[in-house]
Amino acid sequence: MHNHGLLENYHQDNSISQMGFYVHGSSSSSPPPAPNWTFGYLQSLTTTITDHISTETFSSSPSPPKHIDISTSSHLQDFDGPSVQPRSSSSWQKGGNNHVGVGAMKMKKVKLRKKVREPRFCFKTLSNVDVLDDGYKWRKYGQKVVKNTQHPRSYYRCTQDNCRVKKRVERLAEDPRMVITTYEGRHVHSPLLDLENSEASTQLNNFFW
DNA sequence: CGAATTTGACCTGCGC
DNA sequence: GCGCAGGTCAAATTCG
Repeated sequence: MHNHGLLENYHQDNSISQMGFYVHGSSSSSPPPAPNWTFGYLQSLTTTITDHISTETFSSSPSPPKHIDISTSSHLQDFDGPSVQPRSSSSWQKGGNNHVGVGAMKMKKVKLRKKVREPRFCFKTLSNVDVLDDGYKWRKYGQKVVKNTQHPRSYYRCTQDNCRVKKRVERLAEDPRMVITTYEGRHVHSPLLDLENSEASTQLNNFFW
């Protein structure tokens, strides 16, 4: 409801220069913003947050915002505020240790290219399962206990070749029934849904990434 | 037995 | 420079 405008805006002009939140309660008669989120657990969506984070690459404006604008949802500041710090591209590519050929391959050389931060999109869902069925196939690659929260954050990567989309899943500290899912990046393929559902898949893909 | 998950180590960036 | 926190890797383990 409230956020249709924002989502459409994001979809249409791709100038991912800010993020916004919007909340639609379960009492809302309006459908969730994503046309095909009627499948899977996303049906249980009760609160949605969009998180459109600029990147130096996406935004060629002279002074891209350094932080997310979370002014419209103060209670979420604690969630994503600290987690949007820029990361180097080197960490993107190889992250932590290399156990293979450790000595010679210890990370070092990859020059810091201009950081490319992928667009992000996050939303909050009332659900008792952590991993929402969004039509894509994910592989978990890490889990981390985040400070001041009792629930670990899980890290997933799209299993599709050449697709570097990631997502983080964690539970809201204040309300463990709420799952915060943060997507990062754009899929280079359609959702891995049943092919007969391809129309829906396309819609979802268009909406999302 | 291959795929997926778990988990500890390690890396990077940031604040002090 | 150091320590902390978040993020990622990959060997080990579990699962289907």
